[in-house]
Amino acid sequence: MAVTDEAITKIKDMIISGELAAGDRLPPEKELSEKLGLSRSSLREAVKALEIIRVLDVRRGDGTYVTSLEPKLLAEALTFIVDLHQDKSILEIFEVRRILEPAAAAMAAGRITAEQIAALRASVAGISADTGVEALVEHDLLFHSLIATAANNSYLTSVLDGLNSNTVRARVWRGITQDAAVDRTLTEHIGIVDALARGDAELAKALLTVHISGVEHWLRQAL
Amino acid sequence: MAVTDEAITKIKDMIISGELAAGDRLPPEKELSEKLGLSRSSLREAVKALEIIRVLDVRRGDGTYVTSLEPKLLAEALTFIVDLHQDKSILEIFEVRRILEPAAAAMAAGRITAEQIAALRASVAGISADTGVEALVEHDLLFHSLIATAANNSYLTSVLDGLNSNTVRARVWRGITQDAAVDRTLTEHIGIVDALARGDAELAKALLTVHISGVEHWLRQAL
DNA sequence: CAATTCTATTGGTCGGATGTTTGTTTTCGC
DNA sequence: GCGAAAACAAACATCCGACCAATAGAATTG
Repeated sequence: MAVTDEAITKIKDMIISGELAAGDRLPPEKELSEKLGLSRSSLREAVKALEIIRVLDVRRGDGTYVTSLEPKLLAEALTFIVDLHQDKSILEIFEVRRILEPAAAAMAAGRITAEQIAALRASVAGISADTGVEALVEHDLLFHSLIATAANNSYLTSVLDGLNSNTVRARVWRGITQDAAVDRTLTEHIGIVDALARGDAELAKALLTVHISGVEHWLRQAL
Repeated sequence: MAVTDEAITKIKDMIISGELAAGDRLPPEKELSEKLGLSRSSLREAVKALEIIRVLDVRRGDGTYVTSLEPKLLAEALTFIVDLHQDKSILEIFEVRRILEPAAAAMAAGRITAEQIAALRASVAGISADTGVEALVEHDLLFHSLIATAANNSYLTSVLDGLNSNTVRARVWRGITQDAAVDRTLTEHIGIVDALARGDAELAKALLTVHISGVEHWLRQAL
């Protein structure tokens, strides 16, 4: 194994073992490189790798810290990877979403707060058929993310958020706009909020299955 | 943004735009560093970071290549991250698995091949109540991975595989062994295979929900 | 055809110049 | 003397370029 990979493993182990906890500060590069027995340059490669997957947070002029390691950060790492898998297997990603989102909605139905319902309604209210694609995508991401959040499982939220990518979303909504199907999609969103507001888990689940399947179907044709 | 981060973004964009396709070879470090306008050292940090998340494949003495970018590689990246989140929210991870695995089993029921059924049976046959924990964990991972694979959606498989970590699994199976519950767990596994063999999607789904919930319940007590 | 040499490429190290942040000390105004 | 602003110092990450080692693959040679 390369020196750098060893360093990555060692740092990772230090975190798993508890020697380094969330928020802790790592020794300075020079010191840590000596401790792990490699050069600063190589250590920096290791640190950089851990930084992009949001494990370490490097603050220039200050020091390097272990991030909160909240599942939320997993989403960012996931998105980074999923972004690269564009066009490859969008449909497979949708299939996974079709499993997770309805389940998330069902979970959310029993737990969602009045504030969250209000946020969902506000999200839908802000747009209409003549809204730009960019804003539509933003709304869509927010809408689905709010539901995932209401399910109250941060890993579920992370995986779902991570599986979403602006790139694909943008393409889908461009298509929806061209097909003049924005109204129908929004109506579906409103229906979902209503079901959640009534705490009807079964209906919310079914509506989301229908909603995502619809988009999936459209996408299948488009490809 | 730091130069290294810029480099990461640029390389990423080169892949997304299609300028670099899967399997393609990148220019030599020296050349690429000049093209992107940074030193070789800094570029190497960027490359290392992309290597960790399995986007690039660096072959010493040969060159750097874009990986196949198969979803499978996503699992490795995911596992790396999930490993770090140990003890934090194992239960949340289980909740996600309880959603995905039954769905995967239901999908698998209609598609699973005779060979895959045979592999599942072989996997179960190799163990018994007096098998060591290590072998049990290995079997368990294989068993669940086979089902996910049979669902024939590589993203689903990846996410599921990625969500599994040997660390947690080992702890669970140590507990199962102590509780002398190995037999019961294996019986459940056999029941699942039977349902899949008969193509009974509903039953397979239910059995997996029961199976995972059981482990989840045990884990909840143990914590 | 096989062994050897050559060449291109990544792996790894070092040290130095630079920029940033944080906290401390000093200075200044009142 | 007190408080606020400014200058300063220390700690630290950033970035670079040069250097040699290890390796893989191609070209050469026997």
